[in-house]
Amino acid sequence: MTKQKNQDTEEQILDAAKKVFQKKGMDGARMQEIADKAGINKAMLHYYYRSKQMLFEAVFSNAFSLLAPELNKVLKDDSSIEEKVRSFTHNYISFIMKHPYLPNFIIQELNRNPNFFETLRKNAAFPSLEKFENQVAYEVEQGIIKHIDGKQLFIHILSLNVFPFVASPLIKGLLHIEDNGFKILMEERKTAVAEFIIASIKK
Amino acid sequence: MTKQKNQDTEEQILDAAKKVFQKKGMDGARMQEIADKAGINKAMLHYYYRSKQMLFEAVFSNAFSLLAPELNKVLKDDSSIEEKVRSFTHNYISFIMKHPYLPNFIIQELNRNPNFFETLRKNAAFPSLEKFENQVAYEVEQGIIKHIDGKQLFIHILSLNVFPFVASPLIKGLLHIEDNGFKILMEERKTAVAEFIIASIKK
DNA sequence: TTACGGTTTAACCATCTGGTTAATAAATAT
DNA sequence: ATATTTATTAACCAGATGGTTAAACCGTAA
Repeated sequence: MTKQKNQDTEEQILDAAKKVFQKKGMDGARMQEIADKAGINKAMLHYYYRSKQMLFEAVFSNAFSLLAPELNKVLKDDSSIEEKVRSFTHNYISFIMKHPYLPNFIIQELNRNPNFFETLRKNAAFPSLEKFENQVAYEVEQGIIKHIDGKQLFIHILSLNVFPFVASPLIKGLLHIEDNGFKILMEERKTAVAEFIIASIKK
Repeated sequence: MTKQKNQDTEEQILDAAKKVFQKKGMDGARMQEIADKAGINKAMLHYYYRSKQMLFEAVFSNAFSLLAPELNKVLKDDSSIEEKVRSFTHNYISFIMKHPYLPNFIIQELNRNPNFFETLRKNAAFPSLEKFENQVAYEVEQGIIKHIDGKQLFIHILSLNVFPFVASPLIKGLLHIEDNGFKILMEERKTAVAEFIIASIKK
């Protein structure tokens, strides 16, 4: 379809592979479908990426390096916990609304093959929780926020922001809403989630 | 392996199918693997369940009817919102720790084929949010809890309770913990999540 | 123009996989 | 005991799928 000229073929393949892998996962994806979507011959996939596994890993690493910086923003900058919760919630939900398949893709494939994490750890900018945990402990000590474990707070934040997108068909089904209703709810959550968290932890 | 005698063959198949489907999903599961795990001939799978699709649906409906009652407890009984949050959080996390593959299985397969929900709606005891939303509105009005939308509160509760299990490899990886550390965290969450929610909404 | 390298394609291959079948074994009924 | 129905198996099949290959294509340097 979108057939351009020559050596960006490699990129066209990656683009098509992203779409197919992120929607269908490793097991559900078909090399032929990727080739068709890229508008090239299937042999090209192997010419540039050797195997399905390696093409998949290229897509996966790429996806993770897209998400990691979003996480690092919360974990590494110098703003207060409250500010971090607000900015992360807003930015992250905005980000995911643009890439709705990403979180589910990563979670699913990490479930399929948990030791993918080793591959990722080597990858640049792997998120570290240390600073965040220290900061939580500090603000607790200073009486800025209520007593809470940094790890648990981190899980809370991640859950509230990510889960609705991972489970969107379930949410839509249980709440009897369509794509548009879902979008509105998520739009609300950009601030509602932060307010909810802060109301709970602020002294 | 566990080879008993005669007509519970059908159940042996379902047991094996549960294990394989819930761990690997529809696309990743293999009929041969299910047969091997049940210790019977592959043709038996088709003899009792016709096709992979129908065997899968049997497993899927079964899984959902295991989870639905847990949800209905929160949605339908007459206790206060606060009590509901406490009991649901405790019961649900306990329940999932016994069936760790369930939530991810359901979410994943609902993503693969969103109109599975239609099949489920017909199924008994499909959870309805109506009562819960009314109760939230009522308690808000009575000044028992702060102003909050019932739908959003429901998403909060579900997210905080379910997400860690769906994303366990991600959580383990980011927090640098192993199975045991994870288990401890989840044990804590049986009360910590409820406290967190209540601290946020209680007036 | 020709020779050469990388690029692209159609055809092909081996294997895997869901599903079927024909024959056999085991119950059950007569 | 014998007929009949039900359960089980080994062997097989067709189509899908990841991957390979040999030949053609195409830009470019000599």
